[in-house]
Amino acid sequence: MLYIDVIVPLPLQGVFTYSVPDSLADQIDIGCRVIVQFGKKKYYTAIIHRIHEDKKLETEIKEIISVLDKYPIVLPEQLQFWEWIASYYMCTLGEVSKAALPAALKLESETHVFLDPEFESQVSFTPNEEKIFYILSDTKPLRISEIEKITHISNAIPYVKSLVDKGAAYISERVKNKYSAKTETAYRLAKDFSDEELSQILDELKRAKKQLQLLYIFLELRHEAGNPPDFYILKKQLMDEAAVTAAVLDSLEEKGILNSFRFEVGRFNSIDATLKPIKDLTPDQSKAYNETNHAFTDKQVVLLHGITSSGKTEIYIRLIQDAIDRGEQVLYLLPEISLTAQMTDRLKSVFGNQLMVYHSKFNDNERAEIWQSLLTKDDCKIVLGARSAIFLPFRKLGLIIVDEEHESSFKQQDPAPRYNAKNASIVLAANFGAKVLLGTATPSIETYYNALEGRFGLVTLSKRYAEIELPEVVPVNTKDLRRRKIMKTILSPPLLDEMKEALSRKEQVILFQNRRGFAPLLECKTCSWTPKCEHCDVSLTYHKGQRVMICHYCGAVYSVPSQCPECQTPTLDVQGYGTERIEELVTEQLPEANVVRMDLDTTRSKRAYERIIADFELNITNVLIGTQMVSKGLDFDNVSVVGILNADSMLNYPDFRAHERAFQLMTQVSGRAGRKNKRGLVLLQTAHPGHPIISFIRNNDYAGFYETQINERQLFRYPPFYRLIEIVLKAKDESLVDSMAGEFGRILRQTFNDRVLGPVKPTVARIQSLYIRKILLKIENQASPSKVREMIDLCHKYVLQNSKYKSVLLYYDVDPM
DNA sequence: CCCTTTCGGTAT
DNA sequence: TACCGAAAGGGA
Repeated sequence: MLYIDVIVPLPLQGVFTYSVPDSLADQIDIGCRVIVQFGKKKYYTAIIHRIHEDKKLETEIKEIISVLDKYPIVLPEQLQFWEWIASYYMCTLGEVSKAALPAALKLESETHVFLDPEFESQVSFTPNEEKIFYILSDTKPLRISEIEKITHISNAIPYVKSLVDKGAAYISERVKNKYSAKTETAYRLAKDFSDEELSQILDELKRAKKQLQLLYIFLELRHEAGNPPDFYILKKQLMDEAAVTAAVLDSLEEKGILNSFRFEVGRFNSIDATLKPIKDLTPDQSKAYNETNHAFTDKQVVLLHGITSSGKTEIYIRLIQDAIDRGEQVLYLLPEISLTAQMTDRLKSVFGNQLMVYHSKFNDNERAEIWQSLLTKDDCKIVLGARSAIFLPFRKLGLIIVDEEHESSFKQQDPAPRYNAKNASIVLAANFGAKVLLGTATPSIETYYNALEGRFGLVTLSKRYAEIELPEVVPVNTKDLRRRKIMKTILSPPLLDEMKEALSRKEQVILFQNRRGFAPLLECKTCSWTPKCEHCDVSLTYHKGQRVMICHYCGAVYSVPSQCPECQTPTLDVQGYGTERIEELVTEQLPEANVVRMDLDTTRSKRAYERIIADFELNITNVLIGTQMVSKGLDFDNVSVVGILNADSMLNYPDFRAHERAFQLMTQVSGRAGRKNKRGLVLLQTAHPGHPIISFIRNNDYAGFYETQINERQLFRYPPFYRLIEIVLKAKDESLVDSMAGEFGRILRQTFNDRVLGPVKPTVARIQSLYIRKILLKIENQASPSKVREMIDLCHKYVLQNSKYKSVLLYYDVDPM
């Protein structure tokens, strides 16, 4: 008997063994999907992980239901990569599988409920059972969720179950295929008419003008195409050309003149644009390109440290072309979906259809199609994508480019696997013997350290493209201005003046404020009461446009009270500034400005973001207000003034990376300023103009910044000298998390001594009604990760001996950001 | 008795 | 994660 171990896409430890019936034995292969029943009724698709013949389990083993794939859809290199992710990031293979596979490839069964036609009423029903019984049909299946919707019963499962027990209904599980190929309708002649036949048909249509016209156009198009015998034309196109309704087409089809048929089309059959030749490199770029290639001869990873607007992309394009010429595939990773649009245009113009784009905003079918075409076709050479693209089934990966490598969004926060796509891509590349290029203007401390230590190659580009000067960064002392009562809002007079000037010169302005919404706080002027989220320990952000208060942690929406619920006085007032309020303020103060806001709230849809960028590029809008979104890799050539509205909020953040983030963010935002022959101006509003980080930014002094940071990291035992593992515990019962965290901390300390920090109550101590505690482990770099994990696991098991802790949610965040 | 909610265990 | 069974509490 043949057995297989499969990975079920659920957050469960380990693999599960199924038996393979003889009839399916020749179809199975590692990496293929199989349908299995898992649990009492549900069916899932699982991935075959191992094939063997030894049944060593005592428990009953189920048979697999069917094999979905002729060929593996997950390749050996990937399975190896999945295992690394699961073990390094301390999660299960199921969780990795869930994150890796596009949803359309993960099929699940659904429960369908039918009325049993044989049923004869003898037993009595409870009211809820009766309600459900009456809406059931013996032919049309109903899903549980539909039943709940129709009957307004919040949980229908128990009643459906008791109906089944009483013989009134039966259920069946159906696996639904989520992937459907896209089809289009086209028309062709119903048969191969002779010329005489055709003229006779045209004659008969004399009284049906529209139909006649349509047929003429069809024949004309056929003629233009050289009268091929199997000529057809898309319905869309035909209707466009002839300007007729579908009814006209229908009647022609009814008369047996035209024939419609459907055929499958790819979703990405884009028309071949004329490709632009690869640009010549400037001498500096050329030098950097050569250095990169040289560094790759003995280093797997190279850091390309190029200041903003130095033209890193041109170097990437060269390296991509080289890889393609060698017959290899390239993965180009970007930190955020929003950035892919601009980069897609850029790369498409050079590489055309050799490029594919992949990220989570694509719909399921599109993602599945990209997956399949990577498996079966050879025409896709470059994948541009966000972090999840590292899971695609590459076969001949030769180069991974991680652009804006310093970005923390390469790290997935929730749910598991909490992987860092930057670090993981180095491991992935190693599996393929491929190279990794990390590019950024502001390298992360860890990466730069690795480069200085010689583990990574280092290439520096310190000249801006086309001689554009770096902007002048001028701090605005808000403390002083406020004391002298010159500054009343968040927009300081100097900033307003510069904005006015810029607008009068028809130049553009970017304002940066890292807070969305209207105001981060509402407060009662009488009693200082502040609205809080019911489920989280945070105050609510006021969104004026929607007239609501929103919890930015759980997304709960609250209406705004007209008076203070504590003291009943109508003295609620706003405190602080979000992007929405700044937008209002600028519109008030500078009526000539054409303001646009870019934050999470205005870029919900895939299109919205692109429209905002396009309008700004075309000078339709001239003041762009945004959160950190505006800092990322956007290139505009008419921005002369950048305003950083509150530098202090970034510097005061209680995190060992706060200064690093502040430096990166502000340097990146500043990089948006500057035009061809004019130096840009950055006004940096702060109460501490003498802060060292601010002078590093002003002087564009990366080295100095790095020096202070690396010393602090060493002194306080942080990465890159130590590896961090954060243990997060969550529970509804605060005293329970508290005692478990305390216990776990104690046990860990017995093994890890002073490498254990905490447990601590995080700044936001409760999210979505769950109380949170965190324990931090600082492990020496030299320590073996697998040994450490083993030891943590032992401690975990020990603590779990106390069964009251079973309801506490626990997860690990390895290399947290 | 009926309904609803919660909790803990388990899946090959 | 999804499901199940048990338990417990509210309402009539």
